Amino acid sequence: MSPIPSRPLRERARTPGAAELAGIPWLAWLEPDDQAMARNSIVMASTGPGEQICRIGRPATYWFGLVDGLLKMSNEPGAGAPITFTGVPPGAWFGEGTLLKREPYRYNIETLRKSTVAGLPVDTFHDLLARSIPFNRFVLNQLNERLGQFIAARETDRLNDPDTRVARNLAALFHPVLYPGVGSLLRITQQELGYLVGLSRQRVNEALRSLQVAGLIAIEYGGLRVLDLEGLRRYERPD
DNA sequence: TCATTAAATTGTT
DNA sequence: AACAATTTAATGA
Repeated sequence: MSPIPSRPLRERARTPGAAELAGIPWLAWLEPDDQAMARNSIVMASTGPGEQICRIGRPATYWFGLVDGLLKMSNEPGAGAPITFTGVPPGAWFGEGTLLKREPYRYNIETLRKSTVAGLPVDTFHDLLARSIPFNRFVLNQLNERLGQFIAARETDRLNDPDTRVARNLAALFHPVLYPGVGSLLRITQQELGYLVGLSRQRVNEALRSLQVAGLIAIEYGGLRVLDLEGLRRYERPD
């Protein structure tokens, strides 16, 4: 799967609609002045499947949020084994680590399907960080939760049982704090999940059905519903 | 709003 | 990887 070259996001940026702004969780927490500033500087862009949101080495210009769609975060696909670090469902905001250090991006973000992405310009990000306590609280919480995610991911990668890997990956995608936009219904096809977990679609299909039998999820057309998040986190293959 | 058709997704081999 | 079955989305009366 080769990424489709495309113009940088900033050249396709448009102003967000009211409904799109309403879906941004941290906006509501800001003081009125800060909230107005954020609203005015946020830009939106729509992308097709396979496009890149940011590339390794590019200067960091935005703090990104996924409004709708599905992304994956990975290392350079050219050099060495391609590693998908994590899937990114709607409601996620990411890149703050890079922005904080004013470094270039350290990973590629690619859309798995047609997606709508919001961007908060780096300058506004630092303004808010400098004076808004609620904003800091959100970012801090975000960092803390994600740290837990990566630790869990280290364990998941060592597992070789496909069913278990799918279960753990799903549990990560349904993380209620990091990804409030997901709710209990995750819109993801089995094909997309395969790309994310690194399994064939057939194997994902098989894994999902055993998870369904175990009562942890309900498979739906074009997505799935989580019935037992804790169970997914703990899932181990029954012998 | 309903019926028809195309496209996407899932289930099976 | 290919195929059939199923579900959704799009189209036009």
